[in-house]
Amino acid sequence: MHFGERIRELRESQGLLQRQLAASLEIDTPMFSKIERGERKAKREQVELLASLLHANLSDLLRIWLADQIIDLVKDEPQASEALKTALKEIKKDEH
Amino acid sequence: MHFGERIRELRESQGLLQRQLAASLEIDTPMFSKIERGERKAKREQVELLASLLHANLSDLLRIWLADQIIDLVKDEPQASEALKTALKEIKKDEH
DNA sequence: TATGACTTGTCAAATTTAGGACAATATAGG
DNA sequence: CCTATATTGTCCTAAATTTGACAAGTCATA
Repeated sequence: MHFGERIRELRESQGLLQRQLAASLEIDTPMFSKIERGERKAKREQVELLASLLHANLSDLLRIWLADQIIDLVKDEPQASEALKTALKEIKKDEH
Repeated sequence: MHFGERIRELRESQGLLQRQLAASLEIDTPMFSKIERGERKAKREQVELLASLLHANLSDLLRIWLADQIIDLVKDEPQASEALKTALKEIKKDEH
């Protein structure tokens, strides 16, 4: 489940058009279409706006959105999984 | 264990000076110092060079180096851990 | 075939950031 | 002290990335 897919689900389940949400985000429909298809990344502030417009849980959307960024960062690396595990351990260490 | 720390360990265990490695990487010592202290990120090609110069395992260095990038990406996000887990699941899915 | 919804491709502007140079400062050994 | 090593701080700019606008396309359906 990528961020864009989730947005599309929410949008369609609420009978909204890309054009309407695009207007709320002050971008054009092609751009919105690209965000839904994962061709472009949404900005953090757009995630916040979308959560609000779609009555969705912000933390949850942010988690998916951030995961997309991470995947984008490591996607071409053979060590991707291992690096993620390493990073996770470090993060957890810091949380204590 | 951050990338820079690991480099420093390797460098000192081999009795090398920052100045020497910096010259091999064609950067100045302040820059090298910053990389060791994690104030600057090394480039991928520098990681490769360092692995070679320090007779270290490249995959292992890349893993640590990539983990640093990931941490840098998520460090300010409350959802960091959860996003990492989500990303990890996605990556593993792709690997099948 | 006309319309509305969405997609695709390309371009340029704008912003960010990486990466490095350099000067000044600290620190430790001889 | 001197000297060599390493650190710190500031500035610069080349390059990469991001972001958005637009034109033109597809597709479904009335």
